[in-house]
Amino acid sequence: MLFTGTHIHKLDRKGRVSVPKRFRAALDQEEFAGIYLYQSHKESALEGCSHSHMERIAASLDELDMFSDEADDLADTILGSSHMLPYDGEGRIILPAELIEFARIEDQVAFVGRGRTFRLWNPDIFKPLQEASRTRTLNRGATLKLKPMSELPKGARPGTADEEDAS
Amino acid sequence: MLFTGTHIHKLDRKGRVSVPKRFRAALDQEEFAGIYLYQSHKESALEGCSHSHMERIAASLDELDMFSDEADDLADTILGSSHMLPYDGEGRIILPAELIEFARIEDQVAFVGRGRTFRLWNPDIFKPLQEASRTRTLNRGATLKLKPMSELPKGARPGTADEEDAS
DNA sequence: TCAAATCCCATTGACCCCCATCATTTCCCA
DNA sequence: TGGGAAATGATGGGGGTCAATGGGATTTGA
Repeated sequence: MLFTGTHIHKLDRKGRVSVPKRFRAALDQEEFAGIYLYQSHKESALEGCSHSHMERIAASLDELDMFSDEADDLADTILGSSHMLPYDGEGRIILPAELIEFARIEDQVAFVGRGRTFRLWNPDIFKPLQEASRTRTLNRGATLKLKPMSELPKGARPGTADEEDAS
Repeated sequence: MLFTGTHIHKLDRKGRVSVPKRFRAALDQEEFAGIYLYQSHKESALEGCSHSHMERIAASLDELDMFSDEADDLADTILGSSHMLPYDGEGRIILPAELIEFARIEDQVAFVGRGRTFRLWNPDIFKPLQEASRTRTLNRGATLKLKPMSELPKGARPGTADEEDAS
């Protein structure tokens, strides 16, 4: 359950696009056969995630004070603007016109893995941004502090695939 | 069981409106075939929820001091003004005139998902408010701290669909 | 008895199922 | 190791189905 890599697919005349096989494989345990998309806050892109990730967002919002302004805003922005998109028989989704317009997508869609989530871009917009972000990372000499293997959920570690996650 | 997305439907001359298929699907386990609506105390909107969620609200009110002003007010506001609205054969409800007037609804109704609950709006009123929400969220740099997967109800996690929820 | 609610059926257009084709990759074996 | 066959994923498109809608007919209840 990990989204990796960049996959460019075609948007057809009916507004359909194939979800990359690798991404569908990452989701094959989900009860809902499809993906969720919503408009990114910061980028001209679409945020993508699984049903269970969306459940997690809803559960987290539930915990904020029911009447807090911040929870309200997040609910409107994420839950209210999200689209639940089931696959067709061939593993495609229909990209709603609203989202195509927001992300300025034309005839191609880039699926970009971000671990637990992913993003959809117009490839022509994403490419220069990716270059820029690579350059910044190199200049900064950024390093990532890895979590110890023992803190990962079982099933994410080799040789633990069939065990129950007791965490 | 998750309400997501914004669905705009027509209010017909008989005061009927179709409940979005996705919302009905989220409720198909409920004993009561319909929805509950009550006036929002913050917004010019209607709060919507399932029968079991209404039970949950009633149970929460029970826990407040029975004679406190707050419990009184909440009971009047929510339980006193709530409407139990059954579907007709086509999955529509009749919007009571009182609620139409309160939410200043005209010929269209926006069903806006908020996770465990949803809201009904006049789309012309909701749209600019949602834009404002998005802007505030961006400015605030708001990030949502996600609950750990292990604290979610079973059934909301992949691979647990058939298990009993022991929580 | 009248008004409102419910039932029933018709229409329509978007979506989904199905199949056919094409492009890659994988596999197998010489 | 190269070539060819088979499997699989991506793409294109036709047509049937169903959700959303509109309105008439029947029932209910005050």
